Amino acid sequence: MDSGSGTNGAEGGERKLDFVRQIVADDIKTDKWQGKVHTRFPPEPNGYLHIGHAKSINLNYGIARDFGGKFNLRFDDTNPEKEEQEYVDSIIEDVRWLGADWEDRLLYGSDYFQQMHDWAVELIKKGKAYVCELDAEQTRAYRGTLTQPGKDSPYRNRSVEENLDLFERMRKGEFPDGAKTLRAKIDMAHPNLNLRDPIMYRIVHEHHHRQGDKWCIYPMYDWAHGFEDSIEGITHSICTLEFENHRPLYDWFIDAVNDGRTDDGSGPWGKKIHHPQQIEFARLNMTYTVMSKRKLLRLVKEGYVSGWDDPRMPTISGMRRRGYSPEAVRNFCKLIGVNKFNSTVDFALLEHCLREDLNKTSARVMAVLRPLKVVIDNYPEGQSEALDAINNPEDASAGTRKVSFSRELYIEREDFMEEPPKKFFRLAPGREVRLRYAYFITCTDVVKDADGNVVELHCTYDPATRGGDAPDGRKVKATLHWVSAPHALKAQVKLYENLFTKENPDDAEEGRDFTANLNPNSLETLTECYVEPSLARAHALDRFQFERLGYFCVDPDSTPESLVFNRTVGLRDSWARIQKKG
RNA sequence: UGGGGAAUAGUGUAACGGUAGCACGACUGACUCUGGAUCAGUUAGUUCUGGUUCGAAUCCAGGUUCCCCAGCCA
Repeated sequence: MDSGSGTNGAEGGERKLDFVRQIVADDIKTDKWQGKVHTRFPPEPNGYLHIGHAKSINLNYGIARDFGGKFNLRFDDTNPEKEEQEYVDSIIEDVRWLGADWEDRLLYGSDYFQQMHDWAVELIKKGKAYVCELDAEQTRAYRGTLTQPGKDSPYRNRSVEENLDLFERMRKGEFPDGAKTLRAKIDMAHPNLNLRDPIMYRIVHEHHHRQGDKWCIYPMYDWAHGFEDSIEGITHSICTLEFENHRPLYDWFIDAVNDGRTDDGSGPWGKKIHHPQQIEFARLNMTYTVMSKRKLLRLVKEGYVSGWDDPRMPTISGMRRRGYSPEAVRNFCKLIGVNKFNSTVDFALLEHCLREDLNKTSARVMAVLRPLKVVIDNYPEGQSEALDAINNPEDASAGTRKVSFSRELYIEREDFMEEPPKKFFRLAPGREVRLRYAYFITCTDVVKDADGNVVELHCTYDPATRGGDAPDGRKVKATLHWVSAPHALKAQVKLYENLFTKENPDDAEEGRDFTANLNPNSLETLTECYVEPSLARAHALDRFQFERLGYFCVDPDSTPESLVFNRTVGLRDSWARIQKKG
């Protein structure tokens, strides 16, 4: 992972640090953590990772790398009702694909359950926590509102002994789900609702994907998260904006544990625990897509897409299947920057990063998506020849290959017009164009079916233009891609458009939600495509540029007998813009 | 109406009291065996009102707008 440093904007050598890196740099300068930097990416395994997570991974891993620190991958698996091993597996694969290196630190918050439990007991003993028997609805009522203070739970002033006994019985499974909670005794009138005696533990009799049936009480995120970071020695706990309101609570919890503890470990409670610093940044939003796990889960569960890795999804697995490269994603993360206010990044910027990388790295190949048959009347029947083609004009080391030419070819249907408008430079009756790396051809005849549709073209070729250049120096205005009919391989090609028709999918009329803005044309499957035979040897996820069309990759479901390609992104198409303008 | 955050071209960001810059997009043009790529250029901005200062995007005061918080989710 060599891109993705925290610089962006102006060139010129001097680094411009994003605000998080600025804090880290300042902390190093002031020796706040003895020069140490330790970050982490803490996903909950309740869904697949998306491009917004890539921003966070890139930030956290990038900081650790840039400042010579460490980076942990830690699953925040405190809710067995939503978490599954499938998600754990996909997250590991995606983080690795993005290039972040956690070395041997693949960690799980649930592995700290015993320690968290012991700290909870400690808080009870210090009179800072109590077992509450209010049900969910009562708890809400007692909490008050944004403008009105809450009121104390009637269970707030139990004795330490009774709290200890009840909490232990909660742990042993004596009570049903929801019957009791352990709460922090803070302030029911606090203006920050998170501090109105927040729940630390709830009873959930559920099998945990990792801990099995060892526990039936599970820590709340607020209680668990700060301690996970503390235990791992995280110096900079980087998270998104919505947790800003929670920071005072994490601080309170750590301070509560540290109350009575000492730097040297003397005294009844022992040594103070590490108090990480939380820094919040704005999550990523992008045009024409949704980015919440809840909404993505709906798209999957309700069948709007084929799965989490549907190439139209903004998930890492979807983008990978679509043909995105990790380099492109990383460079995108670098360009968008980091800040503290909500913004929506133009999808075009991601596509720009994609094309920029793919242009440099993709082998060129010829494929015809919507074939139109061409017969070269003056080319000998039964003859064929192999012509030299450049694999990647951006990379001389990619070399050349041979492409077969013969009497019968396919060209792209839209490269021919019987009555061409002024700015149309491609093939038309009587007009001469170049077939890439082959010959100049001139259209002499148009064959139509009974309905008047063009079904075949007859052309002549100029043998002197072999390879694509005319010895007499004459020019043509267009170069077309083509495949030799007898040599070509048939393939299926899937074309993707934005999943939503609106920049902001949530902008739906009254009573409807984002699914109302799903793009009915987001997937088009072409089954009559022809590709050059070299593609028979391509492997899943191999990336190519189909000349003049765009970047494509081999779908994982593709087989040598039944080739399937996904269009990653089209080439910039100035002809399409001319057409649009009329 | 409580508390916590935040506002710079169409979009995303930089400028840390001293010429408001970069990228994407859009638009011109050049070049081209991909109407690709590349190159050159144009476009367009400090939320508002005051104040401090020789000088304010930056400091101060007040206003406006936007985001987050009332899960036994994270």
